[in-house]
Amino acid sequence: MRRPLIRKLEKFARLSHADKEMLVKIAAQRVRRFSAREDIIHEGEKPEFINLINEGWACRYKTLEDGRRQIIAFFLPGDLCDLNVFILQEMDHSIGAITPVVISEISRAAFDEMTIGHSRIAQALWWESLVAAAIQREWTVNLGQRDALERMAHLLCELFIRLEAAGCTSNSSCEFPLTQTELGETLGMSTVHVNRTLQELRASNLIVLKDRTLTIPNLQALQDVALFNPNYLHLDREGRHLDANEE
Amino acid sequence: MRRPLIRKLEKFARLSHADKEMLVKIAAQRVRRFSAREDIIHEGEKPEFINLINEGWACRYKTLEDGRRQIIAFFLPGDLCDLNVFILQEMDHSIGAITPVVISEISRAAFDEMTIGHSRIAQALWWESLVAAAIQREWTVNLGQRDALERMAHLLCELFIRLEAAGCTSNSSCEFPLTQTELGETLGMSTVHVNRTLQELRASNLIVLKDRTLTIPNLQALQDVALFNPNYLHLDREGRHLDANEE
DNA sequence: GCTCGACATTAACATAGGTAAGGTCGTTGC
DNA sequence: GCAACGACCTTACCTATGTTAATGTCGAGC
Repeated sequence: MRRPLIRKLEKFARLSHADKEMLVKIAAQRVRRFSAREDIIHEGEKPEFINLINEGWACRYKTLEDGRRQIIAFFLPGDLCDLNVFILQEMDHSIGAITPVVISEISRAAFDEMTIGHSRIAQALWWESLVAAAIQREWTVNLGQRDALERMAHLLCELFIRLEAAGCTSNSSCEFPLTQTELGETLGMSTVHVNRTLQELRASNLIVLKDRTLTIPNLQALQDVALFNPNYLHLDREGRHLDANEE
Repeated sequence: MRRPLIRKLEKFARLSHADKEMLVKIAAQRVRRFSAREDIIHEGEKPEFINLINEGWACRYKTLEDGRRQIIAFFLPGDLCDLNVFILQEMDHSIGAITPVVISEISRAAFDEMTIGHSRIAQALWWESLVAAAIQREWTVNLGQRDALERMAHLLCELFIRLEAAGCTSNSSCEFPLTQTELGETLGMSTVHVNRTLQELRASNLIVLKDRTLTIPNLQALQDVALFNPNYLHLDREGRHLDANEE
């Protein structure tokens, strides 16, 4: 088993054996499967659970009255949807599967059980939700300031680094299930321009993207094109520099 | 005194007298003043406090290496910066004053004092932070899908409704301190185009904007232009429809 | 092996919005 | 009283990106 959540949280907090057992237990409860392109929860419904993505890619999206669709966030293995969502009366957006997806639903009670008496987990979960907020902010910068090429490069850098943190990459490659239409809905550009932009990145040898597999031969080079600064992902563990026994 | 925080939180939760006293007390502690355009906290610094805006407008922003600046969020009276920020090692963005600003710094200890034993306050604060996240998501939609006119109209609707919730409007008018440059940095467009867009809204009698005062004669009409759906602001109090004694 | 649908690609043309440059006006400082 | 400045406004021109539509590729099912 891969346990991407544990893998990711350990980037931030040192988890005890008991902490990890608790996380394994939570991930094994209330498991649900969705097929590709199926909605996990839809705008207007009342959220009853925090969703934990165990396998597959999902996304948050919103649709305007006239049909335009914007993808607002991607959920990768190990990602949690929204701590505390229970508080809200209804969803103001939808969450849909990109690939076939396996999730665990976490109830309010399960969340309390998981955090009370496990302060490291609680801290790590708040960290993860602060990072999610930081990612959303960076997307605002991306859409507001970067041009198409920079925007695409930035998204690819971010996804690759997040997948790496969840243990879903090998060397410089990862699975990449997004269609060009979905990339367009994410980056606020037409599919035609998505295509042009990908061609340009390929022509500069910055990416290889074929058969749903993305390879980034030189991540630093791609980051340079994107004006990508990884600080917003906060992947520096608290006190990391103080500890000699790092993996 | 205006107490915009209490005013806003009451849109969501029914606060007891003791709850309100606690909020008044918190807002009176560690008060700091900043002049217009001064930074409140800068990218790279370690966040030690949650900032509560008592008076004035502030913004979150990020600057790219080459100088492009994106405003990521506005903080209006009654807004809180980020619950739980203490967890992060360093700020990945800056917060700056737009107008002269009065804030209260809330330490971790003060935050605990304010929430433990005041579950209504705790709930209301989580609600406020979920709304802030929803606003950030809506900005993503705004930048990704709406054109310049819709985008501007949407921002104006949002700001007006948020100011209303904080008690900072009178009839259909509010103070509006943003320059056209700042609007451009918010909406990802040039000042020239901001100007064109404002002219267009004025010509359609959708707004009056003069001498730092914004008037929206027909909010519904502006919302229609913007494809504005207020659901993301979650201004519907839990159980509101069950209670006869609403103000 | 054929057909179909999903996705990718390409070209020709159209336009929203950017850039550069300059002008007006009101406020502040001296 | 006037220089300096910042906000706002305007015009002319240019380009990044959108639109439309035709064509190509490939895997799934029959």
